[in-house]
Amino acid sequence: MQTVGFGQHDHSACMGGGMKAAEDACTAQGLRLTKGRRRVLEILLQEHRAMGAYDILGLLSDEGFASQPPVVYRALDFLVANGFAHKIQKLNAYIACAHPGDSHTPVFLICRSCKTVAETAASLKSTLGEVADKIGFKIETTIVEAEGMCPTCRAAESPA
Amino acid sequence: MQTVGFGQHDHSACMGGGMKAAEDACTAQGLRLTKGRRRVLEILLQEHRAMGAYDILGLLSDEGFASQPPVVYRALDFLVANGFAHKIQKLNAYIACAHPGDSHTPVFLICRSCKTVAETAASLKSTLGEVADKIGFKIETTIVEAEGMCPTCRAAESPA
DNA sequence: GATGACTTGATATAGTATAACATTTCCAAT
DNA sequence: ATTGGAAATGTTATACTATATCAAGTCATC
Ligand SMILES: [Zn+2]
Ligand SMILES: [Zn+2]
Ligand SMILES: [Zn+2]
Ligand SMILES: [Zn+2]
Repeated sequence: MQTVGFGQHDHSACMGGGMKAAEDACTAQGLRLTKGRRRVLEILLQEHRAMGAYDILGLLSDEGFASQPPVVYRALDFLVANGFAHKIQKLNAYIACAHPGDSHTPVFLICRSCKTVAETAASLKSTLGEVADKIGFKIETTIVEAEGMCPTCRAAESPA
Repeated sequence: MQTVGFGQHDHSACMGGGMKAAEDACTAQGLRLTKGRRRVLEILLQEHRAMGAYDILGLLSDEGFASQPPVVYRALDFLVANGFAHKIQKLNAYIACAHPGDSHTPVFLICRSCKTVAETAASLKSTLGEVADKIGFKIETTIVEAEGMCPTCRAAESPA
């Protein structure tokens, strides 16, 4: 019910689940969910939308945190690196993960009009069109960018 | 042979084909491939790699074009809008289309080490992993972002 | 309580992209 | 050939996004 992001969902469950998943993962992996990192994740879960780094920074600053960009970028880097949040490249914006705990390749549906972003699970990429149809989202353009290591660089890295 | 972007290919064919496809498309659709637009496309085809807007602007400027950002961004907007080039969101960079003339959803393989970008045709998204395997590219992360219109905005737009 | 790894504070700067408005060019209709 | 409008370009300024760098503090462990 809350997987899709458009339409109704139990938002408090959303938030609680996101925080708990992050806490558990940090405990399990010895990561430190410090005050600033925690607060940024809370904000992203609460707002439940893609937010620019400077939007978040504004909120932090209002709450007494320091107001320099590194404050928010460091927290975002941590959250993204550990899968608690994702960066929406097309919007230069960040959003809390909607499937915390799962290891997954996120797939986003982005409304070009209202900028609402829905994260869908991507177990089967071939079903992207079907998922969109089902919820009434009309896809106009899709970007797919896979990052990794090319043959040349792999060879250079492992000189066998 | 030249579809993949890693490894050898007939680069002059690459360039000629890209320019011809753009010229034909412009003629057919009444678009104007003006001097600046043409030159930017030539540069992208020639270099055959993802280039930042300011990299391109530097070259243009050396050739006597004006050196203000709008010069290059306007040309890039035109080329991207008409499918002659693509933006690689992950790199904030631009690359000439490797499949000009075809209507297609581009799929990019980006080396995180050398930043080389290969564009593969994406008729079947489910084969992305297979394509990568075949050419020896090791995918580490994938981003998929579909842009379009959400149900709410569609309803607001067509008030039936 | 010293060591070292990690985190935060703080200043500065780099990198990417667009707004706004004046001017010119192009093309077509008169 | 004029003229009128659309499209493209010139130009200045500014907005937005992100990182480099180094100093200082925190935390766990020895
Ligand atoms: Zn996710
Ligand atoms: Zn919308
Ligand atoms: Zn293409
Ligand atoms: Zn490489």
